[in-house]
Amino acid sequence: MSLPYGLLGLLNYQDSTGYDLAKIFEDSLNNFWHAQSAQIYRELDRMEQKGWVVSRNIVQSKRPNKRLYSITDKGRGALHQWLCEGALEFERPHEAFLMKVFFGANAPEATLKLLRSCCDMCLDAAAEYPKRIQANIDHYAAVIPGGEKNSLYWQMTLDFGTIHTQATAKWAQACIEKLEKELKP
Amino acid sequence: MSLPYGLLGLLNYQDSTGYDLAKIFEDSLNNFWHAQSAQIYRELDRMEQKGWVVSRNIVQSKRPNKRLYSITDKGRGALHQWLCEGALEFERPHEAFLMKVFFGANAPEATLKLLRSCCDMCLDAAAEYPKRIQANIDHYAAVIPGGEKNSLYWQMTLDFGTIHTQATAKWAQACIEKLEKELKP
DNA sequence: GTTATATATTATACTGGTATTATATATAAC
DNA sequence: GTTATATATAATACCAGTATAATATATAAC
Repeated sequence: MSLPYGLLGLLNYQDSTGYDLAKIFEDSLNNFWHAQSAQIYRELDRMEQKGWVVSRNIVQSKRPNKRLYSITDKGRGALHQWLCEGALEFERPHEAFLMKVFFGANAPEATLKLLRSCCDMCLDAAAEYPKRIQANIDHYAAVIPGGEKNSLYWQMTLDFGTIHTQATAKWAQACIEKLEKELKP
Repeated sequence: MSLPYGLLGLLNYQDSTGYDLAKIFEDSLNNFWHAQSAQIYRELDRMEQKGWVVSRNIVQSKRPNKRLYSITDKGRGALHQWLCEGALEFERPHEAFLMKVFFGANAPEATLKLLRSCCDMCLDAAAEYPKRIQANIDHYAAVIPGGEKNSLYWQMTLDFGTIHTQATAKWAQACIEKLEKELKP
């Protein structure tokens, strides 16, 4: 379970509300770990019960009141331990579209269409995402206290996404060629 | 939800018990979609309620009795519709280790270690997995009725895993070099 | 002789992710 | 003037995935 550590990591940059965290997540971690705002609020509750964060209510006049969370020493300890401990384990891939490819022999034309659309989407994404995400990295590097020294690491996660998207496009292209050869000989 | 379609796809090859399906899953689909046997039995129940499959009890003397499932016409229809319909959607990546990389500035040495271990594991996997999986593909292509015409598609899913594992190794290597440059100047 | 593995299914309980909705107000866009 | 968007949080309910264990027997390995 990485969500609480993601939240700890963000709170370690600066105090934030659940709303703030949901927005930052959307701009950054979301590229490799999705979290709904409802999930974030639920998790913040749990983290406060564990003593990893504390919160205080902030009364506002022109906006709804908000609850500002701060990381505690205990939370910083948990974050550091998580970062330093434990063997690397990969998530099992869960690729719904590979399930369709696997059974593609039942519908070769549909599979070809699927692969073409996969290729197109990946090429688009590989051209667009990095720009947008790079902009986010530069933004947060400037905005967050001590942000500059993080951008090297943020960049790595961006690169990961980019090369995998490119690899998928290349793979789909190769599959398309093989399939086309099979289908009209 | 791809699990029921995965099961339909396998039952479309041949009648099977939940136990059979769990084993075949382990050897094949498992590379991109994991399913526990408990989940498979639960799903088969639901599919029978929907009329996608029918089952009959087979009494055995030297083994526990078993329940053999067969796909119905309705099930074949559902499989075909799933294969042909719908826009391509990628799963959101869920990479716990990228979460650690993202917050790596808090523990640069640990991150370096993580990346090294990532690189090693991927190189090992890229060397070993394809052999084992290729053996499975050849096995099932021979064993399953009409298996030969499927192996092209099965191969594609194997290739997908292989190129992504290689891409990850290459990425990790590049990250390691950047980090080493940063850490001992 | 004992242990591990293979066969075959089922039950239970938990947790994380998702979907949806409700509330309330200020500002910007049309 | 109305609609959409941004701010800010919370409640509810469902479903899928995970962990674990129970049951029962046959064979292979040590």
